[in-house]
Amino acid sequence: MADEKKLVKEITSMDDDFAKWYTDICKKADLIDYSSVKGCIIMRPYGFAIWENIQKILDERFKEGGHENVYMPMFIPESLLQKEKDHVEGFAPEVAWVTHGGNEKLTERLCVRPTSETLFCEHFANIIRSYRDLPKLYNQWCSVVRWEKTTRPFLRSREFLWQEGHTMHASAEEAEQETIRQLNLYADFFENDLAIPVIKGRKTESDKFAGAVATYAIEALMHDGKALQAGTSHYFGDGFAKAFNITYTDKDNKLRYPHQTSWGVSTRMIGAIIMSHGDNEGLVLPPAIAPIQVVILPVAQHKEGVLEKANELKARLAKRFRTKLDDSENSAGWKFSEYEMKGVPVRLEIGPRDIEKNECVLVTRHNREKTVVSLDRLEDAVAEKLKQVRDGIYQKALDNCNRRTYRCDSMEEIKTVLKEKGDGFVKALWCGSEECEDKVKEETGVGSRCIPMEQELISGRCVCCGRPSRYMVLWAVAY
RNA sequence: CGGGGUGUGGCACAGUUUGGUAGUGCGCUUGGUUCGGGACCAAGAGGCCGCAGGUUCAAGUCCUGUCACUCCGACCA
Repeated sequence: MADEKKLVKEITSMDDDFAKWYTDICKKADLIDYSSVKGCIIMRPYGFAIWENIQKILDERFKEGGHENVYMPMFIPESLLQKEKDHVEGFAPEVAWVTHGGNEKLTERLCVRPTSETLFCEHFANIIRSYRDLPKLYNQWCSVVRWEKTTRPFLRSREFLWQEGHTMHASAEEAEQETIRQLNLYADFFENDLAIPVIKGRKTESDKFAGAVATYAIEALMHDGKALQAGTSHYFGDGFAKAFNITYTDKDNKLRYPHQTSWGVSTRMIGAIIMSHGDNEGLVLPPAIAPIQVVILPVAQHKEGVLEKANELKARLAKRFRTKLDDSENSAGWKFSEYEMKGVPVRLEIGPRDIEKNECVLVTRHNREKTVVSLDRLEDAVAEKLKQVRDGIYQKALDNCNRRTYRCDSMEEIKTVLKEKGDGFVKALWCGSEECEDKVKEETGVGSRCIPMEQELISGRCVCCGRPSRYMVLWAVAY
């Protein structure tokens, strides 16, 4: 640290205070601003552009899978919300209510949607009649409101943007397949596009979605060793269908209940990106969703021919990449730091010396590696560099995850390992009882994140009670 | 919801103990010199001190309330 000059003084070092570092990045990289309502953030153009890019990719993939977009109202009458017992109980503590229209008190208060299962169900009951109406594969992009007690930008805000898929199927098998299909879609998106390794798994009974038969999730490990639930996919069975009286006539002329799923990812993903890839210089964005993929920084731009050349390169690159040319009066050094803070994956430096040699300098954000490339093959070189950034940050995140994943056989071991090596994923066996699940959390501080799809330690004894184990569970401190 | 911390030009903060003309640095504007890792000089502009009450001749400062941000817990995507 001694001989390394700290370039970005404004950002708190992640080693000193990870939480402060996180909020510094959110503000300093121009992602958000705070509003005057607690927990409601303003997404600024740069932050919102990340969401738009995420949205675009996912929306295409949903549609490839046969899903259609719809839009449901944002208000849910109290009576409708209450139709499914577990569901209300799960969400009641955090719903916001509308009680007045103008000066008139409403006869029935309206809930601002915390999620839209009930609305979709009410609608499905109206439109599903026959097996020919199935499956229904719907998705909506919207915001939802959950009145959280403590809030953090992207990770937990009171209003947040997300997509919620809601599907209805003739058979349980088909619905279960859909649940897993969408979970896999999320996992692929995280790994390939966001460059974040994830663990796919099923939630324990106590942790599953209110009203679901089974909840699946992808869990990612952040840089500080805490886990983040990054996406969920639920299988509902026919529980909601029964509660909302959704039926269809099957081929054999029998009346049946359809089977249902829902799945969602939210702007929380942006939090995951920040905490997976960011460093002390600022944000590091995966190329797939970076609002600016290449930033062109002219050096000595007052000298003849530099800006002309920079503009020419911009015109060329803009055909293949999201490109920005910064020809502002700020010094080159200032610009270097600025775009590092904003996490732009590839920087292109072009100055008089380069122009003379028909070259430019490409710098990759995650490792600051500089490469001199010929302008003749610029487009390909940039494409290669973007690929290197994606692979580089994925490997970094994977290394962090592996380094922080521990196998433990006893409660004592969990405590010691976490103390000695820091927070992370703990793989330990569990008997399946809620009592043991609670006890592990109480004594060691780590809660169950999921039962991974890939079970590695099959047989053995529960880390808590010593009885024969049923599952290998992934435990961690969570966001 | 419990416990701590913080609200003062755009940003970071000092000033609050002991009430008495609102400050510093950065940024911003204009002009000039610079330009390959956050340049420099000069002259300017910009603040009902989070909000609402109260005490006082006088409140950024004291009192009451309230809102927001932030950190640590419990709950949650």
